[in-house]
Amino acid sequence: MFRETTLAQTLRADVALIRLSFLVQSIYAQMCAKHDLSPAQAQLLCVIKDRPRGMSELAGLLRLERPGLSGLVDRIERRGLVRRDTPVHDRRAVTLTPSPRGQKIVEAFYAEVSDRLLEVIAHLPAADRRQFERIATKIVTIECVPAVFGDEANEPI
Amino acid sequence: MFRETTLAQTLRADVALIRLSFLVQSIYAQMCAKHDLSPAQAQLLCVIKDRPRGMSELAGLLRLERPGLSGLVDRIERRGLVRRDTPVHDRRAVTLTPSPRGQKIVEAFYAEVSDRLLEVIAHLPAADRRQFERIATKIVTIECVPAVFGDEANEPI
DNA sequence: TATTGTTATACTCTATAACTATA
DNA sequence: TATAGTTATAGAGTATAACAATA
Repeated sequence: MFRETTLAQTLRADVALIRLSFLVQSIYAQMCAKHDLSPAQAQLLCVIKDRPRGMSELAGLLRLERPGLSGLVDRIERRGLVRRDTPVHDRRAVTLTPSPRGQKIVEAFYAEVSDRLLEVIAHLPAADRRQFERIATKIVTIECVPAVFGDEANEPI
Repeated sequence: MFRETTLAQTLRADVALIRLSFLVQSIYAQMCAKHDLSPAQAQLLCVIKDRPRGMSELAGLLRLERPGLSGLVDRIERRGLVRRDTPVHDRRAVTLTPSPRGQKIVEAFYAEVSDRLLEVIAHLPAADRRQFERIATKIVTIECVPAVFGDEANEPI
């Protein structure tokens, strides 16, 4: 391989990863602003959009301490986007479910983020897109990244 | 292509991008904590580590409003990690430079983030790593992502 | 007048420590 | 006692609007 010829043109993987992440965060933030959600609120809604979750489980998925999550839920509940429930079999616990309005908002948000991210790779040759999906899936699977975004139906087994 | 056979195993590009970003942010946050930097402070230091920048330029690169940047700089200056200077030719302006201690910290931080990110792809076959670098570089180049991380010497032309 | 940056204000986010209620 | 979650507190981050100084 003639590495010299590409050195100045191809970013090192670490730099590429950071910038890719910066790009995604930037798109995510734009869509949040458009739907009047903070990034934290949007992420919370995305995690509960397909099924309710308990507070501890959510804190783990979102990598938050539980008091921080409590506050986040307070604010988004005050806006009427989620509902706290107490399961009958354990009255210490709380499960979180999107309200009908929250569900509508998160679905619209999710769809637009997806669209915008797919645009990001739309200009690549189809072979590159497939390669990218394959390799990126490998990376996040090996690293056990929690399912903070995605459809239940389209998860790797 | 027999898409059906891989549908359940390969994530869609949008989902993969979000999770990759989540992974990177998570690693970034861990390294920040280790070096006692907030993510915003670390990013600021990374942007000025190779050369001083003006406040407006920084606000643009970091996608912050200027009052937010002023506060960020106040806090990090109070910790003695950066220095504000006024260039003689325009006394309205302010340039930001890491202090010697700030420079040492950001270089250590930068090196560890790089290492950890390179570990993330270290288990992939070499061909996958090269493909990933190539395609990710294309994406961030097409999308004009600002150089928030990287060496001056290793930028695409 | 336009530009650079800061101050004032308000809110969200998030951590640690201490607490309450249930198991 | 251990677990689930909340309250109290404090500080960081960030936005908008109003301001000051310089060009």
